[in-house]
Amino acid sequence: MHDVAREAGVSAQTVSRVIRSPGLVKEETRNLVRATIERLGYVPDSTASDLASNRSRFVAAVIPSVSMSIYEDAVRALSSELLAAGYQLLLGNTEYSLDSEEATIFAFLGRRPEAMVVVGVDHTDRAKALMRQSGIPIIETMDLTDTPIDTVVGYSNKVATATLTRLLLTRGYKRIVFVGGEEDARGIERRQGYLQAMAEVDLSALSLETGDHPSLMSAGISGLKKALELQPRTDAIIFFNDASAAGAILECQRAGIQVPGDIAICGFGDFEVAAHLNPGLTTVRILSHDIGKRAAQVIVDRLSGADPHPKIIDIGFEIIERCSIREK
Amino acid sequence: MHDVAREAGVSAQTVSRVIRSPGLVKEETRNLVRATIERLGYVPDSTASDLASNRSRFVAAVIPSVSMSIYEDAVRALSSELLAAGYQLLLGNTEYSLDSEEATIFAFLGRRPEAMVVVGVDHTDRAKALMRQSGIPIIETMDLTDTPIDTVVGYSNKVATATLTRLLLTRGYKRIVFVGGEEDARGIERRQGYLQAMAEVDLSALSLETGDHPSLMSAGISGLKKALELQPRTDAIIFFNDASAAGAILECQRAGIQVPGDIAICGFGDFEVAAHLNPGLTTVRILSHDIGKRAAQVIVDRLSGADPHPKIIDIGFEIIERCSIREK
DNA sequence: TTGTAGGCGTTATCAA
DNA sequence: TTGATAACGCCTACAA
Repeated sequence: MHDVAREAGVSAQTVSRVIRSPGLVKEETRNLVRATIERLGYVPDSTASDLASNRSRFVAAVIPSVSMSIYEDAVRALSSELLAAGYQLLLGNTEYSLDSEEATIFAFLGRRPEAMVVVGVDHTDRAKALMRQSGIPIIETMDLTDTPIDTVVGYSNKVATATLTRLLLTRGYKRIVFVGGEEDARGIERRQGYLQAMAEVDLSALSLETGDHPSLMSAGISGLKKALELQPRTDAIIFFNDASAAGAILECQRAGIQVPGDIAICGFGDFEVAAHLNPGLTTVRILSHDIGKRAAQVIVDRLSGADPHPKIIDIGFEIIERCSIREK
Repeated sequence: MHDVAREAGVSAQTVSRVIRSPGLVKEETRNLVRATIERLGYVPDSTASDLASNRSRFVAAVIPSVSMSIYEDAVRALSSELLAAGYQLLLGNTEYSLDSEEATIFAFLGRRPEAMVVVGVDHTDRAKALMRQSGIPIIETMDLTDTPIDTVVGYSNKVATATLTRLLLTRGYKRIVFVGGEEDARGIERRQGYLQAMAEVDLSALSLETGDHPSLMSAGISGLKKALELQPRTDAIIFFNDASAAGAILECQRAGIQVPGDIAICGFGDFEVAAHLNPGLTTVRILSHDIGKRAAQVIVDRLSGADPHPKIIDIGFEIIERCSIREK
């Protein structure tokens, strides 16, 4: 910046003003400075700017996996809304490990973000303490809780899966199996929803685990096989998500198992593939885009002083019925 | 930090040392300081640290879309390798626009990253100038060029698609259509590979565009319909990627079109779904994980002074033949 | 409209 | 092994 100032024959402060609040600088000076900036290829140092102004313009987001379809829309909405408000998104992966989440949260807090978005409501004690102490808005997403660290924007995995299960029950399915992972917090919630709905009607439940990667198509295939082996008369399976459900549907095509004639298949998430499968996949649509957008709004409003948002924001979900279960 | 120093009865410098180079501090003092840090919940301010030490420990990565499967493995490998080396990944989306890429690059350079990873070799002139001027290692990925800004780690989209096309030609296919987008630089390269291979054997080519989102399954469906309409005797289609190819295969199932009996279908990328479709999808496997890992190695070595890497690193590709094309 | 002084929280450097 | 001092590059506050 001093180079630019010297070259342009003005003070460093004037250069700073041309960048931050150009309106305060005489047009002539402003143009001269801008030309000099351009000529020298000067890029302002945000690090120094952050320190001096005590504003990082960072919003941190910590998600299990950047690549999961279900987070994709949320990240996109979050990112574009925040970008428009002048914030940069600091994105971190946790690969579905709470310890890794804690480490990422710690590292990110060191960058002094102005707000932080995390996925889920399940965190290590230290991670929770860190977030609480940070004093910045913390938005938990993709799930609900009565006791958010600060604000939660999401839907109930448990209620959603219970609702889906009840739909199957009203269609006369009785031997319904749930196939999911064992570790993922959202998977556990989904399982509980299933168990609850089965318990309500006094049906015996069968819940299978497919190991560490319940969101792979191959997990759907092995889950399907396992279910048919343990309970040959299984008439419906609810999978952890649409990827594993898609794996199962494609496996049924190969094995000559009719869906929904022989067995009903449901997923979770309403991924792109759900509508294109044969038969189309009955699933739970998560309004990821809305969650990301709403989270961004909460942040922007909070940081600008206003705070018209409740602490618990239920975005809801939709049951999307397609042909992978029988009609009424 | 001063709070910690005061509480522990040492100087700020000692606290700093406990964090940066604990070996230099007497064990007794170190433990005291650590306990105090823990008690106060102190999180070091990386912003100030960056400024003082002139090291950001940031590596910036600018990719078209965090959610594209093809980048997922690369980002994961990059991220984990860099994390292990003590760097943080600053991840940015460009949503496939070069202008947006330029803006992101500018903003990221302001954070003074120590290296930068970008996707592709096609950038605006200003983006190139910015990257060149920055003086940091710049790794272009997912494509190849003879004239990288600094270093390129990738594979040739053109050669890969030409190779795939030639495979179809050796199987006797003659009326081969390419279905892709129009804007994406990698899509353009792929199209050129196709056109070249067709020209080599003097066959007339038909290349279709499906608009802005060639990587959606629905683009595959519309591309398939368009191809059959414009050239009813089409015997093979190469799609922009595995998502659009998957859409086409599923549409063929519905329409009663036999694959590969009536038509052969190929994709690009070897996404998870490729192996599970019926029939399995013939495609080009991109070694994304290797690209991410190699990019990270180049960065780590460069930043540690060594530089044993060439400027052009071809990771190659593999043709994965499955049943969506006829056998020899 | 522009310039000057001081400080943001940390680390490098040198001294003790 | 520890501490004091001066940066790092910018912004806030105030002065001219």
